[in-house]
Amino acid sequence: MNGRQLQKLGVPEECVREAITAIQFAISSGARDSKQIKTDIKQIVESPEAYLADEHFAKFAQALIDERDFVRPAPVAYETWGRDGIDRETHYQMKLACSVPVAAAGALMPDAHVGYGLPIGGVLACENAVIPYAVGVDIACRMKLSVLDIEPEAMDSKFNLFKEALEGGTRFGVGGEYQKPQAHDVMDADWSITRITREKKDRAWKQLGTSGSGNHFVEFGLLTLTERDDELDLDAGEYVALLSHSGSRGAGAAVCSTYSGIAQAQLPKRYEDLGRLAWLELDSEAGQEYWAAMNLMGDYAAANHDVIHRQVSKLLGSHILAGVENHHNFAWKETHDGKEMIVHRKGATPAAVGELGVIPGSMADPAFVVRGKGNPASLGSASHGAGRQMSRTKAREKYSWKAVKNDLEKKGVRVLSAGADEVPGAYKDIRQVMNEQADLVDIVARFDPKIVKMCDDGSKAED
DNA sequence: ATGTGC
Repeated sequence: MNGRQLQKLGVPEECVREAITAIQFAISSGARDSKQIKTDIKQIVESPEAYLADEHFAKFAQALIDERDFVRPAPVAYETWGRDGIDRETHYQMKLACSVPVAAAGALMPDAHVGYGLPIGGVLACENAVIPYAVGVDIACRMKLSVLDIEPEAMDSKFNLFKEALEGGTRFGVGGEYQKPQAHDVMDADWSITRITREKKDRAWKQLGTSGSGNHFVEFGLLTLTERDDELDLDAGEYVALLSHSGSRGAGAAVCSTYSGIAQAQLPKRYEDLGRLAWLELDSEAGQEYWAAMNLMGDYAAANHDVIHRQVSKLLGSHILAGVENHHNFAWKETHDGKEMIVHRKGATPAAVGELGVIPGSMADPAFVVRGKGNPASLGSASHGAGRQMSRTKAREKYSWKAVKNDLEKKGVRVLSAGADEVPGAYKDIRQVMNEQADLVDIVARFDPKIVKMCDDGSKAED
């Protein structure tokens, strides 16, 4: 009897495997006749309790009872920051994420919007499980800010030098890579920990020191501290800083899709609507592999920024005085409420007590260096930016890039290249977002973008 | 956000 025939008799899809095993056992041991088995199955489906002690059908009967009595757990509650700015679809998606059976706690940051699986701006803690799409496609997408030993006035008086440093020290775009790979210790790490990292190593090496497309950028700006910060060892004042936003490029995306694919294939039938929220038990083989690969992608993305800052600051002929960096697409083992959990932050900045991070606005608006307050309700997290208020498609329709570029120049922001979908108007107001998360982070310094480089989508104004 | 396959 095949699976379809069994389902016709009322066997739920989830129990077909147990049914087949039991039937084979019962027939081969001579206890049942293959002609009568249909009647037997019907009876077991009708009253499985009567078969709990049956030599052949006990396991099948138990599976039927488990399936009949299954109740999906209620979603875990989550707190939301900046409630007014977050749409219904985002909440729907967050609730679904919080109903994953391994979910233990969650929070929604004020820049949250719909993403694959978990919303971007979503924080999700799981017990002994990791969800590749709750980390995100761009594993270890992150920020790095370096304070440089050069006078702020030089951004105007030596504009061409800054421009050439950005143009020469960066590379953008999907598939963007260097012909001659850059040197970095991260390429001495063991990339054979998983098949996918082994296969992607050479490509990753060529992509070391590159930025992707979309919202990735490398920019110079003016960093302002209103008071001295001992940890950064910077006095109050104005500094030139280099700020970059990039991640783990093609290698990270391949790790995400590989392990989310494995997780989705293992998803129990009754959870199939969870799709990209598919999880891996951390102590399973695939879970261990993902965890190792994710951490390697973390080191790789950090190295990626290192190379960018090394190249750009060298071309500029300046040195790095201080720095701040943080992942905002990653998962960590942390203890919350006395329990060890896997905390996924997808488009969310870690903000434990005293922890430094960078939260960018848009190319026309400031980024902020922040220090975490360790708010337990956000699982020690904050937003990773201002958040989109307009889709990329809508932004391209609504804004003329030429007009935006002129407007930006009036505000003192020079854009070397960017896409029309990244116009500042497509983003929420970062100052409001910072106000909404005043209980999550303190502001340490403000960074105003001055010379911006992003991926060119071809719609750039030529004049 | 990325890169491949259609």
